[in-house]
Amino acid sequence: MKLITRDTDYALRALVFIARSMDRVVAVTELVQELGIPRFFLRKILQLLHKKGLLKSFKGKGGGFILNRLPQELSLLQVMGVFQGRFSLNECLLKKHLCPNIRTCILKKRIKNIESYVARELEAITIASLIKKYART
Amino acid sequence: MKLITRDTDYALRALVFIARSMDRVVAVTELVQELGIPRFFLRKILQLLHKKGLLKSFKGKGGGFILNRLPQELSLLQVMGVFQGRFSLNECLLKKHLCPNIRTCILKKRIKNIESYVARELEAITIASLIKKYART
DNA sequence: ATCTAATGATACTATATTTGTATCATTAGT
DNA sequence: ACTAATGATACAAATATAGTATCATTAGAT
Repeated sequence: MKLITRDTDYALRALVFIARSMDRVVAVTELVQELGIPRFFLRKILQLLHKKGLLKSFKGKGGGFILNRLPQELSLLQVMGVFQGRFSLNECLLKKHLCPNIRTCILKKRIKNIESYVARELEAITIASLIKKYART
Repeated sequence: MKLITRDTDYALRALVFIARSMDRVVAVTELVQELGIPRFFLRKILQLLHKKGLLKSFKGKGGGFILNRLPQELSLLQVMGVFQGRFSLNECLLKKHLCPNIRTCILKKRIKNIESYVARELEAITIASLIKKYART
């Protein structure tokens, strides 16, 4: 099973590319050429990132996208949130059948712990950290 | 997004119930009544658990299932493995486009770290630990 | 003003995965 | 032989993922 869907993946690539083009407006056409992502699909993805406030857009000729967040404040967790919803292991496994009367469900607690660890780690993976590490050739 | 699918969930409940019925053969009919899981679906799940060696089965009248592992050696991770395949965040995000020439991909490394943490935690959630904590009323 | 190249909004389609059903064969106790 | 169980396998429905298409709107360039 995979935890990261394709749209999240594409979005991340696009965001990194846009972040590198600091202060320059980047059009979909350029991204398609650079990243090889299906055009219409990428458009939909970018439009959603715009709607969610991660990108700023400019219409008309010469238009395109720039980041609407500082690269160090844009994390993989946020991107996943846009396309995959809030990350959680499961509502409550075994509800009713295993822990019907127990308020403090230990299993739930353990799962919550795992979740928050993962969330913290995914939050630490920022666009900024990716730009730095993989400088363009 | 959810990390645990319904079949894993059902399987876990069934395994806990079977584990509680120590050394007694448990038939699908009983599990269906106790857990309220769709009969045919549960059968398919149990058959798979049997094929994968987590359950031992007995055919014919009076037949059913018992555990084929010690409860303390049967983990949520194993059950997830049966129904959802190996847990992994993603193959390699950004491959080719971000880290084309770099052997030691830092992003990959960070993701691997998250994965192995989660795997360890899920491994620690054993059937035995669930039986203990939620003693039957 | 008009042309052109961009995004916004929205609807549609295709594919894959998840979830669930159904049937027939086999087995073993009575 | 009858009955009650699993084994194997195929099918179907529902949902999620992935991708496509179209028309409206906007803004720069001429």
